[in-house]
Amino acid sequence: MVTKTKPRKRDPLSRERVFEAAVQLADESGLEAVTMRRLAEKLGVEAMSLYYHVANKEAILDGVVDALIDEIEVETGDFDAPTGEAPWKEVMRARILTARRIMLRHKWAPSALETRTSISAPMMRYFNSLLGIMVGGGFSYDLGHHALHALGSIALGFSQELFSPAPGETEKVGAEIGDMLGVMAERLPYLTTMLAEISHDDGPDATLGWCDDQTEFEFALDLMLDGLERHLERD
Amino acid sequence: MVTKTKPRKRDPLSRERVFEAAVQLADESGLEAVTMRRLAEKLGVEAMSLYYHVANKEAILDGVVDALIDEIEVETGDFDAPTGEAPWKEVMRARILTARRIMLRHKWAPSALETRTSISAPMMRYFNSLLGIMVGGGFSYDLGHHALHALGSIALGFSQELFSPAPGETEKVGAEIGDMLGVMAERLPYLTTMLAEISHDDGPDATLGWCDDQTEFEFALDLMLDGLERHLERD
DNA sequence: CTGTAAACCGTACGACGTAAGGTATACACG
DNA sequence: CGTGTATACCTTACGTCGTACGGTTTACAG
Repeated sequence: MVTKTKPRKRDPLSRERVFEAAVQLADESGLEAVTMRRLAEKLGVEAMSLYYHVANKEAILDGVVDALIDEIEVETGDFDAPTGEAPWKEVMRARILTARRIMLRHKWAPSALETRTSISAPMMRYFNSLLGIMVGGGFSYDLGHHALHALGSIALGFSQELFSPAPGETEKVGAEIGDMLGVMAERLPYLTTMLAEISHDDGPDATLGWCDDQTEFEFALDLMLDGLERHLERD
Repeated sequence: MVTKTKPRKRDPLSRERVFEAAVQLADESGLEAVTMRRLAEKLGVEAMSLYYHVANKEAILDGVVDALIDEIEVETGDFDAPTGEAPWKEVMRARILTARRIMLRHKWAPSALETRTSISAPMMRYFNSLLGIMVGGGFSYDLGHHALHALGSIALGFSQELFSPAPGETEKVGAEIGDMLGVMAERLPYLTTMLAEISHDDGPDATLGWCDDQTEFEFALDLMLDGLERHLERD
């Protein structure tokens, strides 16, 4: 008797497999490709079957961002591990840059996060860990609170770039700007000069959108962290 | 002869009236209520008639954010006006806080901006003006470039709050947290303590989402501006 | 062989954006 | 007056979306 788990015809899917497939689908084809029908197809199932495992599409997106957080925790190690004696700034920096690495492998992550209207338990654990690092470094809870707000999306590893061309359109925008340069020189003198001076060569390695490369992100991150440090020293 | 503009049966609509109506609709019922059909209804017209004045829905959203920028310019005065001799930090601060005032009257603005994939001419003029202020204050173009990136959405007057409950659900979230407090005390020690200490009383005047009140925004803004000032002094 | 619970499917509805083509109004020119 | 010709608006229809509702298949226990 092979009792218990006699192999089912096709082993049933599960919430986790649905989330996993959704992540894959988004990775391959973008977040807008994650529809119930396409997702079902990818899982060899009909759309309505997904509803047996998941309440609705929102729940899938919730699961997807939780998977994202899990991915971060795999990299950073247990969020609940006690803060060591390393200086808070390095630890924060490292943790956030790790988070960013995960965001960079999932270009859809910012958009997915933006659509969530509530903050899940894994998410809370992540922010709790950040706060823990700060408190461990001498922050008051009040300052920590301000810091979490001020960091905003930076805390999760991406500076929300306001206008990011669709994937593949980056070059088009570059060309556009090239075209405009002459036309707009007198209307937009500062921007024009800036573009000319820095020659804006982040180019195709711009990762989370136009010019949002690692350098820019770290500049912003350090601006925040240094600012917080000064607050810490001052009061 | 009353030549020229003899009154048409119903005077025709225009791009501008479409944008205007879209803004109103979003103000009243949220951005997701802005559909071609509902918008047309509001204008006393059929959905497909809108396409005579506008290429597609994207174009409407583009127009809507441009209207937003216009609203800012009305308040700040001409973006192209020469930078006075006032210190750059005050000027930047004032301009950004003005932008924020406009964002606060249109709660949908952040979401609308996030969906734009390219940066319109009015938008460019706005950023050009910010850059002008900085260059006028002694910034190198390189530093100005970094600054624009680092400011991100702050430059437009909102710190993109990652999780903002749907309008009207703010209290629900508050209650949830109240409920959880006991349960999660040991799992999320830092967050719990923080919530207890600051009693989180931004309450219902949280404007652009959970806790994103004026104080938090200005904290973040000043963190950035002070940081930039230090960069300016240092190199 | 039958019952029951778990897993999955078929059909259908109301929304959405918009392509394709039709209609109504206004004014110019003969 | 009749006839063009823009301009402005409408009708119908298609494909896609999320999902309500109810049915069917499967797995295993008795």
